[in-house]
Amino acid sequence: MDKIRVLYVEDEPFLGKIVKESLESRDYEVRMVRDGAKALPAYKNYAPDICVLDVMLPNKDGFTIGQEVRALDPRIPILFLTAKNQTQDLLKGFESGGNDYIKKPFSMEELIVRMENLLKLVKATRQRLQPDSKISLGSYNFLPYKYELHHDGDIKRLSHREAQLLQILANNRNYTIERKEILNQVWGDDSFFNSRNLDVYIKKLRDYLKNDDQVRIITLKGVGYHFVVE
Amino acid sequence: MDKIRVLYVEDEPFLGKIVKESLESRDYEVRMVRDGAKALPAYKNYAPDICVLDVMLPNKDGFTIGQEVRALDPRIPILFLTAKNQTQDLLKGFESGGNDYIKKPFSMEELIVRMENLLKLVKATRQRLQPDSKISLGSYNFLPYKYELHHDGDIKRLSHREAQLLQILANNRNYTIERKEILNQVWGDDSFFNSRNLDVYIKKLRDYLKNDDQVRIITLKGVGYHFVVE
DNA sequence: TAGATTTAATGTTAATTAAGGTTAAAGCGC
DNA sequence: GCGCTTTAACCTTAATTAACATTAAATCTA
Repeated sequence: MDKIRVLYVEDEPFLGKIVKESLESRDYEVRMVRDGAKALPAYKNYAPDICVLDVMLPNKDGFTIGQEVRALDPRIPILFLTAKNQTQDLLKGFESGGNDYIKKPFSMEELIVRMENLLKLVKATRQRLQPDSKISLGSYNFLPYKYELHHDGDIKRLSHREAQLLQILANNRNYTIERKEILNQVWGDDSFFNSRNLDVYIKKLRDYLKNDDQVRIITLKGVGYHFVVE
Repeated sequence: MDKIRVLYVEDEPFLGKIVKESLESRDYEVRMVRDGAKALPAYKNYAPDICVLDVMLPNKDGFTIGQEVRALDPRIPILFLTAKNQTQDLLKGFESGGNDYIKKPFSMEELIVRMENLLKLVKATRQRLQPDSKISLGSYNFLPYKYELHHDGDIKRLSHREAQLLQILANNRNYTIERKEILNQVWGDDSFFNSRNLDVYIKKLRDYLKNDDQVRIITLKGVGYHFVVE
């Protein structure tokens, strides 16, 4: 079985590092995000099994993130990390339906117990991307879970970023995708540097996909891309 | 705004008639198909905004149709109508990514709510270019989804703006199109600068189209253009 | 009212700016 | 050190802006 994927949103670097490493040492896979505004893109992109959200965050608080995530997925477990002085009332509202909270400071043991409790509830029914899912792109086949691009007996192993980007393009094939949208999903924001980064990865994918001209990434200058698959 | 187009696949004539008429009375446009085997051709031909698929169907079941449709279009909302005794497990797999299901019997209100929920997810970006659509302009062929203009074996790749403009002209061929109308559609407003911009792009299109004088962009000074295709 | 003249609208071409493409080198994390 | 990602520098192309030319409708004038 694959590792459990944890999306961990935490702005305190020191605490964050400790928790992340502790979880990883217990065989969780952890994606940590520091900025509230980057949580949702990271969620969409990372498709975690559980979210662990600090409540006090820059730009967007944990509860808001929790609501947004819940709107996207009615079942995913969400664990809030709250400061001691948080009012009970507020917390109550978040204590059910796949949510839980835990007060800071907490021990790693507490955290693990709560997480496992929440995960138990959904473990039976939850399923991630079908481990045999396959996206057909013209004469190419993309296996997102394996990060592989197959063509004519040939297997190209994609890096994480490459696979992420291709997944987004594939999910939106034959639709217009805004540049901003991609940048937010893959890099968490649409700053200038990330923007150049996207160019680099588009170029790589175009190279990988160049053997079938039924499959093309068309640039809509000033707008985004159009991944045409006939 | 145009009506929402619903592809409705249902083999029970009585239920089908009621649902179709109810939807139509609520201002949806409905194409109903009775045979599972005819669903996919109808999909391709009708280009609906949403699919409502009964699961139990002659010749091809709704889930299979759903998968085939999903393979063609990663975003279109699909709503399955399932019998009461359908197993939960099976349904779960279809509960995400633009899909939903609803158990029979259902009320029209339920149906509408579910449909609107699904549609909300994609509404912002609803326009999809139909792959394989082709507009014949005299001896030219315009393939909007590929941004290509074909003539006599020759392929001219159009930029986004060029394609946008040509699409508008083509959609209104042999009718008068107001300048203001074009400016608003392509540039979002009809300021002076954009106006000169339009001139530039008209000139480009005229150049591209100059090999067939059955195809002409005629200026109606002070009004707009007339795209004549004989 | 024909013909000249003005004027506003559009055409044409070129220059400028901005977006994105390409390539290579520098960081970074196992 | 290796593979991936990011940063950087430079190149190409598309979109916009600008300058000037042309055209046709509107107005003027004899």
